[in-house]
Amino acid sequence: MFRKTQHNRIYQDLVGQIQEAILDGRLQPGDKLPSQRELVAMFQTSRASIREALRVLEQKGLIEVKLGVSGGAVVKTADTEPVTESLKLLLQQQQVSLAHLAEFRESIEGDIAACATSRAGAAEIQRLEDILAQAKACLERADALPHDFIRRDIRLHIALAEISGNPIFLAVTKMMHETILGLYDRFTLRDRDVLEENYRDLCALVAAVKQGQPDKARRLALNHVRRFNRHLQTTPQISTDKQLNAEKA
Amino acid sequence: MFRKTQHNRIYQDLVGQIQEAILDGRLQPGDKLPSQRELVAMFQTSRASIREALRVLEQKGLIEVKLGVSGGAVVKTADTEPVTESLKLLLQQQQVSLAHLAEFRESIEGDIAACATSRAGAAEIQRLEDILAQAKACLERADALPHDFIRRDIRLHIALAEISGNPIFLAVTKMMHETILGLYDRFTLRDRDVLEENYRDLCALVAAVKQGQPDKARRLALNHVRRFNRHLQTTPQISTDKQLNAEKA
DNA sequence: ATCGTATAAATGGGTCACCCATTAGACAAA
DNA sequence: TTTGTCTAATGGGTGACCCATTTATACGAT
Repeated sequence: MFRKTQHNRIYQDLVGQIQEAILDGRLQPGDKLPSQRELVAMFQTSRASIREALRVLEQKGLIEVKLGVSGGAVVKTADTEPVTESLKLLLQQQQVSLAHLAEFRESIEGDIAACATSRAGAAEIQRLEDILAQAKACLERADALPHDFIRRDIRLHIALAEISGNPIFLAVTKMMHETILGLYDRFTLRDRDVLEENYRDLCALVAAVKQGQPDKARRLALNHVRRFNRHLQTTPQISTDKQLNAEKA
Repeated sequence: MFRKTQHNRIYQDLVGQIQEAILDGRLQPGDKLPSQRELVAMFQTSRASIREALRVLEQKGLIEVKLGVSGGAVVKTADTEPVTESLKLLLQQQQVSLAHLAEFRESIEGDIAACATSRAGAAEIQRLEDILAQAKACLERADALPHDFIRRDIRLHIALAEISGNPIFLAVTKMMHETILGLYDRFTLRDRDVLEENYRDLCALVAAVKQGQPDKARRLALNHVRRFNRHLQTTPQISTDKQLNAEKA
C-alpha cells in the first residue's frame, strides 16, 4: 500500500547515478571519473558525501581509486570478485557449507560440459588439450605442488564455461572455484593417487568434447564432480568457518 | 618477491576489525555498535573515517544503520542478498541475453525442485499451496494484472529454492528472477491462456512435491521452464542488457 | 489519573575549511 | 643520460560545526 518514507541519503543518490552511468556504458572500463573536488562542484555536495559514495562503488567492484596526482577513481572491468567475496562472507557466517557448494556444482557442471561440447570448434578443443598437457606436466614434475595441478584443473573448468558461450555459466563457475580454492590445500587432494584419478577424469571429459558427444561429456563431468565431492566428505576435517576465522587471525 | 607497499587506509582497518568481531561472534546479529562519536573515541580517528567504514560494512550486508536517538549501527543476520546483488551487477555489466538466462535456468531449476521435494515437510508444502491459492486468485479476479500473477509465480520458485535448503540455489534463483522480472511485462505473458497454462504447470509441480516424487518434480519444473522459454523465443525482441539499461534510464 | 503537547537530548546526516602524503611531471644539476 | 629537486594536483584524513530525526521525559490541560 504505502511505502516507507525513504531517507534519500545523498551518497546513495550519487552511487545510483554513477552506477547507472557505468551500466549504461556512458562510462567505460578504464574511464576516469572527475576528481573529488570536481564532483563536489558537479553534484553540489560535500567531499565527505562524494567519498562515501566512492567507498560504496569501490566495494561494489565498480571502480578503483588510486592515489596521487593523475590518480582518482577509475571504472573497473566487470569481475566475479564481489560475488566471490560476499559468498565467502556467507561461508564464514556459516550460512553456506561446502556441501552446499558441492550440491550446486553437481547441478550445473554437467550442463556446462554438454553445452561446451555442442559449441566447441577445433580451436577450443586445442585449448582444452593444451591445458591438459600442462596438467600432465604438473603431475610428472617432481617439484610441482598439488596446488599447481589444481590450478590447471580449475582453468580447464573455466575454459569449458567460456566455450559454453554463456557468461552466466562462466561467472558462476569462477565464483565456485574461487571460493573452493581458498579451502583446497587445507584439507584435500594432497594425495598423488587422487590427483591422477582426477587427471584421467579430465582426459576422458576432453575426449568426449572432441568427439562431439554432449551427453557423454555431461555424464563424465558429473561423475568427476561427484568423485571430488566424495573426497571432500572423506577428509577428516571439513573446516567450519569458525576455525577458519580463528586461524586466519 | 616483494609485495607492494600497502596503503592502509584507515577505514579499511576499521572494516577489518569490526568484520572480524562479527565473524568471530563477538558481535551477534541484533547487537548495536557504539555510536559514531563513541567509535571516534575508541579508535582515535575522525568521524568521516568511521562513517566510510560503516558505509562499507553496510554495503557488505553486515550491518544496518538507523536514524535518530537510539538509532545507530546494528549487526544484521547473514543473508544471501549481497550475493544476489553482486551477481546481478555482474550480469548487467556483461552482455547477458535472455537466452543465456533461459539456458542457465533450465540447468538448475529442475534440481532445485527435486531437492526441495526431498526436504519439504508439511509446513513447507502448506506454504507452497498458499502461494498457489494466491496465484489462482490473481487469475480469477478480473482486475488483477498479469504482473500480479507473475509475482506469485516468482515467489513460488523462490519458496522452492528456500525449501531446498541451499542458500546458493536461493541467491541464484533470486538473481535470475529479479533480472528476468524487469523484462517480463515488456514483452511476454500478456496472454491469459499462457498464464493459465503456467498456473497448471505450477499446480502439477506442487502436487509432485507433496507426493514426495523428486524426479517427477524435476521433470515438471524443467518442462515449465522450457515452455516459458519457448514463449520468450516467439516474442519479437530479445533485449540485451545494454538496451535495458538505456531504456531504464 | 489521563491524554496530548512541548521540550530536551542523543543520534546519524551533512558541510566546511583545513592539512598531510603520494605521485607524475617539469626542470635543473651532475 | 642520469639524478635529484621542486611543484602542483590528487586522494586521505581531521575537527568544528550545524541540521533532521527520533525517543524519552516533563508538564499542562482536561
